[in-house]
Amino acid sequence: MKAPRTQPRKTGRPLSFDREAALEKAMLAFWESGYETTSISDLTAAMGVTAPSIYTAFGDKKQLFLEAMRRYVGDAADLKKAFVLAPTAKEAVARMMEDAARLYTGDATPRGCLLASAAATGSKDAADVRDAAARERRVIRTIIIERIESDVESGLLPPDTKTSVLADTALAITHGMSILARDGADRNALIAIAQASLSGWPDHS
Amino acid sequence: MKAPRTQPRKTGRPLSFDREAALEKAMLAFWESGYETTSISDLTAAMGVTAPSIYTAFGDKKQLFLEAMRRYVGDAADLKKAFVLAPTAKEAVARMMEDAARLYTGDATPRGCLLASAAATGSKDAADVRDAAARERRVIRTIIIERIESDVESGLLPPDTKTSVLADTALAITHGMSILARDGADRNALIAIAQASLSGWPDHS
DNA sequence: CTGATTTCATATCGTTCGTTACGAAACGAT
DNA sequence: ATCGTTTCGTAACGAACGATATGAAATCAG
Repeated sequence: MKAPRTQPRKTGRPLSFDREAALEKAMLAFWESGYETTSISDLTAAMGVTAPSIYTAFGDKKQLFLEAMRRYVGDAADLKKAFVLAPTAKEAVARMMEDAARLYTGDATPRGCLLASAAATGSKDAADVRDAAARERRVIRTIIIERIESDVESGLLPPDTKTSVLADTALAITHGMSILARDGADRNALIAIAQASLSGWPDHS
Repeated sequence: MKAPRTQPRKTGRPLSFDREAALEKAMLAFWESGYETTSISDLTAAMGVTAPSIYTAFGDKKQLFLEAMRRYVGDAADLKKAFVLAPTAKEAVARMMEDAARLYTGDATPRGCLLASAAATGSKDAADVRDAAARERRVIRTIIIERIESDVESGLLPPDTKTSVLADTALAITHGMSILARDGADRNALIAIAQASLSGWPDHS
């Protein structure tokens, strides 16, 4: 498990392929078929790159997946900012769910959520990869909880608000939408679910 | 892919192991690690049965999983009956969710839902197994929708009730609870989510 | 132009995968 | 007791897995 090369070297033969584009294709392959159930052979076909080139550019399969997952989730600071800037916690969650509904039903991407499906299960050999995915999910959960707590402190939400229950319900809906999307639910159905699930929120207006 | 033997033969050497007990162990193994990511070697270890015996008793890996899945979901008629006998659709869904919360956090079983995780993703070779799991999920969905429609027709729910949205929201919550259970959420947290998600339901009382 | 460095394409490596031949062993039937 | 039938344990099958060894090709520094 050698360290992959993230920034280009000054000397030596240059990469013959677009590293970012190849990573994007790898992400889509993992998104479609999962971590363990996407083979190196699948990846070489999807990325248009030979196996040794994958290993020199990304390390090994595990590191490639982790990098693809980081690319999928994006920067957590962006999500954090969106939650802080939203007028209310409820509206922030609503936007997150609607973004998810769109993401899970995109025409150019696999259905559902990479974070919810690609490493949801697997062998013991891949336990660390599942843990990494769980860690990403936990980061999102923390961002949601903190925004809800903020609304409680500022009086936008009642003092007896069950912050973790509210956040976990939003997470459950979002993760559940991933499975429904894989089962064929269309975008409007997912958005309707998101809206319906928010009707139970305490409202400050 | 020979046909497995479901009922014992009158003649020939008898099975040296308990077929039902072995199937139970196989179910637990698939539940824990997923369909494709549970190897025959894993299954022989879990079931205490050699590979050739698995093949003579169950057919092949695919048939073994399908049989294990049928054992996991149980008889759809039982779920149907529970939904019909419940006083309201809302109460039926509440009980389903609380049963799920208990099932997903059992001490003697893996966390989460076999139906939601074991065949949620995978290679193209296993597409038919995922379809079979999706079919089981669809059966549950139909049962929920039919009970909601029944309440609308009998006046227990308002005529403009969005039956499919209500059902899909319940399914999303239940499936989402599976992922949260895998991430370590405890039983009370899941039950709280179930109850919170039902607060948005139109109530007839 | 030479040498150091890095990636290239080709051809594998050893391991594990799902699955099955094979002959011996254990049963019911006659 | 013998036969037909079925499962047994042992051993191994071809295929696919993740990952590399190898030497030629391509770049930069001097």
